[in-house]
Amino acid sequence: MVKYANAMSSRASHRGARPVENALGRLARACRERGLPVTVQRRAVLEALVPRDDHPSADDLFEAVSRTVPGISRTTVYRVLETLVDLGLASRISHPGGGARFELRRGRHHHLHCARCGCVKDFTSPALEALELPRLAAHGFEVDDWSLHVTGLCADCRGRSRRTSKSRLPNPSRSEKGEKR
Amino acid sequence: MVKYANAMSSRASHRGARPVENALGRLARACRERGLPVTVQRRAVLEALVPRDDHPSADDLFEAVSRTVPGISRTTVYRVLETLVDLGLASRISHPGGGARFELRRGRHHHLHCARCGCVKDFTSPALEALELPRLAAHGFEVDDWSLHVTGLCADCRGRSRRTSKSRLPNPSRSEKGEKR
DNA sequence: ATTCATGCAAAGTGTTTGCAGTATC
DNA sequence: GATACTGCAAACACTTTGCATGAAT
Repeated sequence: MVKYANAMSSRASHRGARPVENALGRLARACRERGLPVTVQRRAVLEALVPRDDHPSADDLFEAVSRTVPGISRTTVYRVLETLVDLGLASRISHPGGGARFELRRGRHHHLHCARCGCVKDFTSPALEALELPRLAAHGFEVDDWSLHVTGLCADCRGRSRRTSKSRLPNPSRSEKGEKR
Repeated sequence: MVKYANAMSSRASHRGARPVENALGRLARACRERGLPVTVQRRAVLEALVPRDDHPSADDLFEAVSRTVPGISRTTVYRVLETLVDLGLASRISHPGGGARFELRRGRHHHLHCARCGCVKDFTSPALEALELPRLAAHGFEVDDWSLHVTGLCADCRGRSRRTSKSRLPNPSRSEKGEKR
């Protein structure tokens, strides 16, 4: 499923090295501007977020970061993530059911949300890029950003059974009783 | 699509009577189809949801419904809401930070999400209605529904101070006080 | 040296689950 | 009368907070 362009060296430490550098550079700059210390934890969380395209939860990131910074606490990951969002380096994305998810802040992109497995995939669209938002000024709203949210079935789930497994409804059986009252 | 002519009586008890009836009718039908009992709680929760356009949380609805069905439990409200979503009568909408929000299922509409106060306003757009989604098939995705999510500042918040009050960042050099909670 | 971040533990939210009793069909 | 729902309490998952210590500038 996840398929990396294999143009770079295949050494794990190289894959995505440039994006990581860029991100860390932006972090350093942002922190300096605000007078915030650049801590190992902040660097590590950001570094863990960069290569991911699966919108990890705070806990996912905690787990990942724990490998680089063994003693890090969950609390810190939460706090760092909030800071990164505040600094504009990351985004907290909506994810109905379960907790918050995060992603590195990139250019405009949209979300495909699978109703079955709950995964979220990104997609971009030059066509949509040109989309002119309706006169939201009429609503008195000051637009900061926007994106498209698409729900449906991801490729994987499309292949699998049609029956949704998470519904708590009983059997939608043919119990079509005749009307009584 | 959902356009109410103001042709009805202005008595409070009448306002929105038709939509409520419609919704209850759909509930009865949906339940009958699935062989589910139409309980007072299900009717009450749906009835409480119909007139609202503020995307109430489960707890908001619990409070509202408690007035009509005094003994109802929070648990039941949660369960009923899930059922309503499963039945296609309501939607659970993403709401980063805080819990899930719900809305009556209507035609396509989009969300204005205020970054300051967290409120969510709906808007519709015939122009967007005609929007052709990019070839998502390329992603193997089967589209069920889609909507636009716009973030920014709502009319109310635009009027107020520019400083965001929820940031946990220290002073961005110049401390601009005057913000409470 | 100052200021802010970190880690820990504990407290908070929001939501789900097991079970006995009960309403609806 | 059978089935599924309701209410209660407890369990759960996720996130935040208070405080003492430790690190970055």
